[in-house]
Amino acid sequence: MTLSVYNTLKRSLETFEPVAPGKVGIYCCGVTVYDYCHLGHARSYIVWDTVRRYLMWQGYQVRYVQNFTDIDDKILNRARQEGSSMEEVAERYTQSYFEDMAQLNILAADAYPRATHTIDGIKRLIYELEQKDYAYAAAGDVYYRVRQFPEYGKLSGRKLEDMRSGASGRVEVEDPDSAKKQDAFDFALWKAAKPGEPAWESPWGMGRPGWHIECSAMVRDCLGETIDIHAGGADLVFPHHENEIAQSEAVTGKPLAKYWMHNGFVTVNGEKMSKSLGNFTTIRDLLSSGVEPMALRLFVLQGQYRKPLDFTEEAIAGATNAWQTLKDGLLFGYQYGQQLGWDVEMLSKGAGVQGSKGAGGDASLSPVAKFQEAIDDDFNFPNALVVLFELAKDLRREGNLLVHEGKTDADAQVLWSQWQILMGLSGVLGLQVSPDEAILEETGGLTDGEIEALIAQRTAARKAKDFGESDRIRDELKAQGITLIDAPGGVTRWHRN
RNA sequence: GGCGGCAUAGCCAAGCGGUAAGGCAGAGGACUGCAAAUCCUCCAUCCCCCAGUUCAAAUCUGGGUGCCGCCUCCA
Repeated sequence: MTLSVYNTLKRSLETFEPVAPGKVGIYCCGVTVYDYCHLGHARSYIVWDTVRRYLMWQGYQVRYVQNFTDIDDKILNRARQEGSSMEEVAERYTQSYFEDMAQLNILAADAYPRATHTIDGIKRLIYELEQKDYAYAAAGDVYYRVRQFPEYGKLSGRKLEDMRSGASGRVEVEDPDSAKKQDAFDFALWKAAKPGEPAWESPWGMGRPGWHIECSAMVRDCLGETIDIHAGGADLVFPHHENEIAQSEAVTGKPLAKYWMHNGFVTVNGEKMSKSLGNFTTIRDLLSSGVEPMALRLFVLQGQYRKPLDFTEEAIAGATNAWQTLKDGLLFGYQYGQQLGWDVEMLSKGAGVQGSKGAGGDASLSPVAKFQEAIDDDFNFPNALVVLFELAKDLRREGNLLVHEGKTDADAQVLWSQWQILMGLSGVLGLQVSPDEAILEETGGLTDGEIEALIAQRTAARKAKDFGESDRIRDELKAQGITLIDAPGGVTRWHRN
């Protein structure tokens, strides 16, 4: 089986073949650290984290780099508003980023370059662009000469002429730098220092980098001249990624990235969620409202990564319930393994799922093969989830039979291997459950004996048709987190919730 | 104005020419004193509309309609 990915650059599906066999370099455009992350960020980083996990599972040696933009007007504005410094603001939201992502079970990147730590690389790049006539200095600023790069527009599929007319129905914003630019399309590589703002020395005077140049510099520093996958939100296609290409490729003469991948937006009631529209929900707000992190992760993965994902109360509630189903399957082994006679060795062996090409010799596809087939098709996570649900529902059913009937006819060995596959595949998607959740909560100090005694009382009451007393005892136990199951034959089973 | 994307049940969503996956919600049945839980079963004659190609189309072509995004900071 081969992995095919949608390449924005080619506007089509391509077979994935890394530049160097067995190794994959991924650069993912990170956040500008001036506020808490919202659901749009959550989607983006969940998607790319899952892409990364899948590639790792497939045996690739993956190097994943994601930047922090920590010098920017928005950060400066924020600092000014609250009377602190750019560093302080950036540090705070960088930390909050790490906290939020950890909640969502997103793996740490191999490197987290920051703009302010990449000044040398940035200056070197600008210098080279200037040497090659792709850049020019103007009153302390340095601009990229867009018309010097004939391929400009190849990523976003637009032509300069088409953009010229532009802005119908949109307010023509006065560009304060237009006087310095030789052409309206030129963009800033370096900005002259303004009073009171952080600035670095450079051949063009004190100043700071423009936005796009940092990524070009970081990619070169951390991953080399041509990387395998450059990822980010769809809104970055133009101008950000287009400009990165113009900068990097003008200098190196080589493709900046082999595959350009972009995730679709999160919308709210059909409208794009964004900071500028103010209709965003932060990750921490959502999670503190009681939504489980993995339910959010599942919600994201249930949508094809390139399509819009509409966030609604109903949708997140559905995902929460769906996660409960998956969780029941994932907890199966922890809850019933002992009862099924799984021995310690079986449990500790774990990880029964390797990146195999489907061990099942059957004519029908094995779950693992089916899972791979789905994801190999441009990371079709929604289809891959089908496999997980089928396994989880099956296990949940067996678990329920064990609780309600005290036994199951299924083969313990088979259940074990199903559970292993579910655990393994679920882990590939980063959907993980803590075994702690399987540890049943202590129930208000009631011992098993006390519970049995109450049940005996209730059974007597029921026999005497004293249903008032019978229901009272049931409610009392329920309040303690104990559910009664009246099975046929007058037998009452119970379990702690 | 330019460029691009999407339209499948109440909701999310797969499908890539061969007769509609999966999840959520819902319905019925079994069980029960009543519940809860559980188990079993059901749940799109049809894929925005209209033409066309084809033995065969949700899937291809043409034309509509609607929604969305990018062209300004933005995941």
